[in-house]
Amino acid sequence: MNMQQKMHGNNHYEIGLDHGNVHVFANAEVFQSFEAKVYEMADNNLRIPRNVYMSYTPDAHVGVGTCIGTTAVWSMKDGIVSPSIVGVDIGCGMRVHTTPLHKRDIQDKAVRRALIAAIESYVPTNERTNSHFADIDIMEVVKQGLRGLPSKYVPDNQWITHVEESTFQYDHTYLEHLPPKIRKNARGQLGTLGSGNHFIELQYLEINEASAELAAKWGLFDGQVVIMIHSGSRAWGAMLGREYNKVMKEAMYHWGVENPDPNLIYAPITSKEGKTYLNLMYSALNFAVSNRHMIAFGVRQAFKDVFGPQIETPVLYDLMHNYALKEFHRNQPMLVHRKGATRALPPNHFLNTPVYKETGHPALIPGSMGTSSYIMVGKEEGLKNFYSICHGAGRVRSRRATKEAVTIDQFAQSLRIGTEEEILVNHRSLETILDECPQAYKDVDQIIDSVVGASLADVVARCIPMAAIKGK
DNA sequence: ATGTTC
Repeated sequence: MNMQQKMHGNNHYEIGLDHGNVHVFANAEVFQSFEAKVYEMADNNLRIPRNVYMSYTPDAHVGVGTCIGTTAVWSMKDGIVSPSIVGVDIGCGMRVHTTPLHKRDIQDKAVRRALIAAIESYVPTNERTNSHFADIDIMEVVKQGLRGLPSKYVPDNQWITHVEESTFQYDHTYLEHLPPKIRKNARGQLGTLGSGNHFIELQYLEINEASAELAAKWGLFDGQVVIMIHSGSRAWGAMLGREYNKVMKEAMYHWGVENPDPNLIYAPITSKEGKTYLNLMYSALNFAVSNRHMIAFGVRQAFKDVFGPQIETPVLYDLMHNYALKEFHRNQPMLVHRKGATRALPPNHFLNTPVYKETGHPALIPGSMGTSSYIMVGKEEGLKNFYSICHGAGRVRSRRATKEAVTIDQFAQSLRIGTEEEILVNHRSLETILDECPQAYKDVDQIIDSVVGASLADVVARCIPMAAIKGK
């Protein structure tokens, strides 16, 4: 394959491939670690007609059809929508709640263990345990997002205003196309964590002087305990995505569309299949944001149980990293696919949610287990990448390869088990979550360095884990 | 990612 490398500025490469160009944002070390396969995948994606822009953030790695870490843009007028460039966990994303606590308040392991137990009593982490919120009508949630929740589950208006999107509006008649088993399998799952890389973490913040002013505006302080949540649309999004991959694949066959990768699925936005997928994708985005909301509701109850009913744990922000959003760029509406990429809008950008219009919104970036996560803010220069930054550390090893290469002892050591700085985990044995160990991921500090060096975003706070809750 | 393998 033809590969021509051009440098645009610090940490910004443009790679010319056979069927178009892919932009790469990475420092020299991360850039050199990219395997040939990610460029093969980019080239297959660039065969899709009328692509306006395609890029990789530094956490990019091989995925199904399209790399995780991809931003891909088409015009709404003549563009395409791709379920495989959205990814399997539609609406997967991040949420952070703040607390008034300082890290010393939960340094005592007994306190942290009590918190973990309390959280698990409200948020099921066992894969097949139903949520405690049986009175919530799932159909109202997928139709209206947060506005479909009973008001007793909305503690205050901030839980609606401090999110990337509270309600995606779409044509609900498309829900009639869905196979009934999707409703059946998603029932009882609202407010449950899921497995894989999903987590709830208790972290404390490290804020340096340069970002202290903005951090204070957001209500953040050095040493503060925060709650970070990573989850998605559970069975609703997964089954819907799978179903429409299948439907669209058949349509591609009928249209005679050819692509070397059979897992790369796409259709014109204006086609029946494209319209159907987009409308149903919105239902999954509504499910996902509501799912994180209800997980947070449970965690809030747990904090009240442990620290008393007066404790306040307001939401900082909730945003997604697997979706296709209609956004206005270059004087026209575009469909921006982000598959494992996070929007980071700069101060005063019109796409910001109103409460963060002036400062830009918090961009929430998880690390791997046992390493730091980050709260960032976008910069003007992010325009060159359609305001996309990384979504985390990014895998370097498959789940299977990780289990072969890393021992339980090595994992335990990276969680500093047995020391004062131990990260407490809700698993008796680390064996079941070994594939989530930090050795399975790139070094998140290198990823953040890449993004900052490329002037896409700045660090506002570093979040250091104290306790982690994972699915079982 | 996923009631995981149509």
